[in-house]
Amino acid sequence: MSASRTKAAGRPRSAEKDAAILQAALQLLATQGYTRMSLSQVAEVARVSKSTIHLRWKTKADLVTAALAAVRMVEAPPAGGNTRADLVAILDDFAATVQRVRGMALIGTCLAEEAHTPELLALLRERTVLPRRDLLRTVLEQACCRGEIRPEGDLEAAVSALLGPFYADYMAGQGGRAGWAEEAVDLVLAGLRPA
Amino acid sequence: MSASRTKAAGRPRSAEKDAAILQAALQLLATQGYTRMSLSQVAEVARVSKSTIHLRWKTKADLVTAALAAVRMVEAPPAGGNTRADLVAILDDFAATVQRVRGMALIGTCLAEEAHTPELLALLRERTVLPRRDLLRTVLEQACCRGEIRPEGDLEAAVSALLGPFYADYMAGQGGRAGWAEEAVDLVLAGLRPA
Amino acid sequence: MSASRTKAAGRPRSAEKDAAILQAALQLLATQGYTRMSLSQVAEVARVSKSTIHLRWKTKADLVTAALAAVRMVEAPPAGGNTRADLVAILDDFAATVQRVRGMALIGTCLAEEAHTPELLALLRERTVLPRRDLLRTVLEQACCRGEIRPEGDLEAAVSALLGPFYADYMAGQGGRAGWAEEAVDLVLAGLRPA
Amino acid sequence: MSASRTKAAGRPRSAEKDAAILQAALQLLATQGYTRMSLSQVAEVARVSKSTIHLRWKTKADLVTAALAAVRMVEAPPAGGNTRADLVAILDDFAATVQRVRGMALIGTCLAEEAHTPELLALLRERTVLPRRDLLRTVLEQACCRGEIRPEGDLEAAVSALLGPFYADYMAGQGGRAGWAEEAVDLVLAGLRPA
DNA sequence: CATGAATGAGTCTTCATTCAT
DNA sequence: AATGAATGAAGACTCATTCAT
Repeated sequence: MSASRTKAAGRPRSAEKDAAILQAALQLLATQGYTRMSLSQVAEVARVSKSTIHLRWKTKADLVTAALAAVRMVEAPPAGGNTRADLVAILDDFAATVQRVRGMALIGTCLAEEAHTPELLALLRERTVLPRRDLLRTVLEQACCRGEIRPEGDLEAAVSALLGPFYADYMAGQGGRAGWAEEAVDLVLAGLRPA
Repeated sequence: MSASRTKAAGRPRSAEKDAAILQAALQLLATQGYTRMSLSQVAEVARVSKSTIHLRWKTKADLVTAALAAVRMVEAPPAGGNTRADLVAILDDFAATVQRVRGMALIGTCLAEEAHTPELLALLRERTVLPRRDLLRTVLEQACCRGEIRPEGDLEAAVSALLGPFYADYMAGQGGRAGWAEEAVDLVLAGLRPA
Repeated sequence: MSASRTKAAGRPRSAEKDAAILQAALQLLATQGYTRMSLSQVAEVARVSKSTIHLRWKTKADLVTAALAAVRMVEAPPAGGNTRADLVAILDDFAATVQRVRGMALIGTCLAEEAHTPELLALLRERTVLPRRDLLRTVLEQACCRGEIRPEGDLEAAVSALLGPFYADYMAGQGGRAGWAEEAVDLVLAGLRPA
Repeated sequence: MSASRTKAAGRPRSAEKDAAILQAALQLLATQGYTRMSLSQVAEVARVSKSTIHLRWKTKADLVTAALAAVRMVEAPPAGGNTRADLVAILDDFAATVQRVRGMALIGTCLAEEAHTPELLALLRERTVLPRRDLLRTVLEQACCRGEIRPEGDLEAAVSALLGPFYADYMAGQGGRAGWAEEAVDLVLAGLRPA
């Protein structure tokens, strides 16, 4: 009885190909959008045959879903106990990540496909949006405990006020406006300052 | 040059068809997205033949561009001189419009196609985003004049702080959160309250 | 108002292409069978693009159905009033037709597809099998009236006895056995001879 | 030649798998037809991997051929010495067998593939059609010896007259017409009654 | 031996676009 | 002007077969 008791029969599936396919899919999803992205392109970019993709994921939607599910939140910026600095760090990291992975195009695809393939937006939320919001909320809760801000009924509005300007700026064509994070944080902290 | 003659020869193009096509295109753009929307669908919805579309716009991109260009901001909510109420009215109208025309899907399509057809996002900005921001900025400037808020270098950040929560909420899956407009306005006004 | 009141707008559909496609489909159906036959082949044989086929028939099954529906019974051999000669003539014509159009392969395809696409066998029956049986039954009924054969409850069994040997011979590998028609007719007439 | 050694080296091939594969192939051949039947399906039904099939038969055609070759005539109904009863018994058994194994679909497949893979029809003939005809012919010969029917040149026509109505009925959509066997036998015996 | 991975060819179908009427 | 026919390119997906474990 070797250690490989559960070893699967036959040739094992190549982990490199798994990764290459998912990465290619994610990249093409951001650059082409869901509908325009073709499995041929994915196969070509991943240096793999189309059938190899179909062997792993039954349909295009399955593949894209898997690619989005594989997206992992980058590790949270370390919290230092300084409310303002911590919030700014999280927001800056957010902006940097979005830019790095062509995030707005990816978001756009998920929004555009919401009626047709709602899983996409759902996954994006679960994997990237909500975890980031959790980080921000945690910092705010601590600030609350320390009496730095007024205890509000819930902090959702504050979180949206922190992240929102990023989207609004992008829509206005002012994508990477310098100092946006600081301004957003200052506005929220000022608005919530204890009486 | 006969092209400059006041009256074109032959049968004039039907204006009704122009409108029907553009409207159908816009609707399908929102419900299907750019790539998924087909000219056959547009033709069917507009009760027109595919060739009639091509007669007016050379390519699919041209048609979609024209459809977006035809989008007009709905009339602004009347300003009443009460800063808080005016801002809330504008934001509520914004949210209502987005919901009515499946705006987030339309925005998603334009974001998704940004790399391929940047005109789409540019037009959306010009026709809908910037006009709305102008309304908000005007109200803020008046409030500034009346000394209700601190004069900032520019008010862009404030405008983004007003609109942003809408986007952030949508991304978080809290699309129509009640009272979002009031909360955003109050936060901004509190943050900008004169010392 | 011209005579062409109901003239369809636009370019008229080419009747030659209609015919070429249907004929190609029928030929390939007989030589390749339903599943093996591809629309590419049909397009190639008919000297037409694949899309031209899809313009007329939505799916492969639709095309094949139309092709089978277009099969027309060859005109009946003239009845001369001589029962034996008339029956033999019909059977000989039957055998000749089957051979000419690779009928057994066509029949085979319809039988093989019965579970999947029952319309095929149904059409084959309606267009070729049943009309031929009607001819035979009519001749038998006249013979009955003239007292040449015993009046049976119904003549279906007799008709099957006339046609059956053809199929049985084919299955035995004795496809075109000479004199099969005469033998079958003689057997039936002898079996039904009035007491 | 080591190939002629009584015992092959290495693990022997599983006989159960052989049987399971052939049976699955035969079943799917009848239900799906040759072209539609896929090796994946066979593998799945036989609870075996695709490669295990290819290990035994090089191609799909080989497998199907082997499956048909494995078909054995079920044992003949016991002959009791009564010509009419014996013939009817054979025909009834024939009809029952065809129905049990979806025989007409199988026959259809072999007919449809005749141009492409003539071995199929050849095997079907050799294994099922001709043995059955032999049974019938033997009974007829004995009847001949006993003087119950006229001695004909050969009895092939009579055999086809016995089996034929079954096929003809099926083609007419009267598949299992009650009493067909008796009627066919009576007709033939009447037609061949000694003068 | 037996298995699962990997692949290239091929399937039906859809689409944006150009032609003929 | 307006329509419907015609088409080439491309898309997702399936399959028989060969390879590596």
